[in-house]
Amino acid sequence: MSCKVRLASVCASLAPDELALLDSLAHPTSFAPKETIFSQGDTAQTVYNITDGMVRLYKLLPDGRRQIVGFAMPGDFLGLAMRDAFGFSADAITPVTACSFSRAAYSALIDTKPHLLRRLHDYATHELTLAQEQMMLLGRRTAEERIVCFLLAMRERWSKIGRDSVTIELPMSRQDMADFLGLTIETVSRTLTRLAKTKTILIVPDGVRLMDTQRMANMAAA
Amino acid sequence: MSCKVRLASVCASLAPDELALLDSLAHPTSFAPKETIFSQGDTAQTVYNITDGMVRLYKLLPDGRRQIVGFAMPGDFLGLAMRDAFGFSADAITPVTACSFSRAAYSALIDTKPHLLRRLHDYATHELTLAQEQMMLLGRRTAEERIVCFLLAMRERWSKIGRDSVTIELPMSRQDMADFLGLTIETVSRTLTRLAKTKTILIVPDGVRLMDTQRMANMAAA
DNA sequence: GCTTTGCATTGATTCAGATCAATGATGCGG
DNA sequence: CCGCATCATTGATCTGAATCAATGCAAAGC
Repeated sequence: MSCKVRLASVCASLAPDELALLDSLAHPTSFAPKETIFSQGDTAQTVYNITDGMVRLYKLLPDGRRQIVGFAMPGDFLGLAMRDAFGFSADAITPVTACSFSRAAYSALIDTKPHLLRRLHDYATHELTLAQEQMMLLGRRTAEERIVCFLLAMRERWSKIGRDSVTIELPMSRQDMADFLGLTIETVSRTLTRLAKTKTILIVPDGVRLMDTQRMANMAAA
Repeated sequence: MSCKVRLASVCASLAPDELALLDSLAHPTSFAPKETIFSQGDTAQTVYNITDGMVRLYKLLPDGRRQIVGFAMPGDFLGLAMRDAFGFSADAITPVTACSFSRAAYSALIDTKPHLLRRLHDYATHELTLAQEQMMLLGRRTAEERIVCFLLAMRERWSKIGRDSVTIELPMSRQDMADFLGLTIETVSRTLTRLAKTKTILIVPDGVRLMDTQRMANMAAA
């Protein structure tokens, strides 16, 4: 199994024999853009570790309102946050490759490898911290602050997996950003345009270049 | 140690010898209303299991905006969602009693008791699911839906710890509700008044009585 | 008993962001 | 290269909730 993110993900702390064991259980899988990986309410038979591409995780209300609860990137796990059924839907934004594990095998493995469970617990705990940050953003921040925080957070995440750059790839659509930030597509577009007009960012195809990270950091703090 | 919530909390699944071990590590602690339990950024030396009362967990922005990320009730754990420093502040709303554990002892214990770690992991995962529900609420729901969802969720939580009733205790202030729901105190007050005028709820001292749970469930779903 | 203090409620007005409505880009299939 | 589809941008208008501003109301202190 070739895994580009082994050093950054849960796997990083595993011993060689544990890695080999994990390898033997993993099924390489791939998904085309817009392909559904799983849907809210599905029985959770599989756990995924994303190795390449980007995935949107979202919840829907019966009337069609959508909230994106996260974007999964290389190194991220899907399928932890549920016992029997998935609490959200997931689909590929870009072409995605992942290691998939049967839930039964995954469950049996963590029962015998406390070390791995500890890593997964730390990972879940980190996800919870991010979720609380997102509550602060959705409940109390202005549209401009949301956009700026989002861009800085995306830079942080790319950098964690070894793609540090002032040019931030944003493979998701404006609608996806809006549904993640609790805004409309028009507000996202207008706010990005305004940030570009003030030379804070430069809008490029499929992303933005951060031109004034100092100002952005100030906006995110206050 | 007397613990009113032993059957509902993480402790419920422990063997007698494990419980005894936990008992030997626990320090009973109590806090007066408005007393700070810990603050965002503090070094996390202690883990708490709430046994009675209610705690607000919140994050502050430098300019004073506040987001309550959760209310902790009997059976809830505090201090999981961080590695070294607390990511949020906590203070008592009512008089609170808790079992406190030193972080070192807690950490050592879970390293030797995979069974306990598994329970804590399931707990963290449940918290994450609640956090995602809250993102949907904060990002996409109207003020009225937020209030209705909040009341139904509080009923659910009271019922889980054996206090099932259509009269919901709400020990927190209107400001606390507002800061949890991403609203202002005025909007919370007006919305509750409107729900009372339509005979959906009845406002009583320190709580509300649910008069039309069917209508409320419809509001929360759509 | 009266005043203070700290919520909670209610009303009037404002405003950030939503909604409604075109108009541009970009890219793909034939 | 053209026609169509999808997505993004921009402008005009509207509105739900915020803000501003009293007023109510009950417990605490004197």
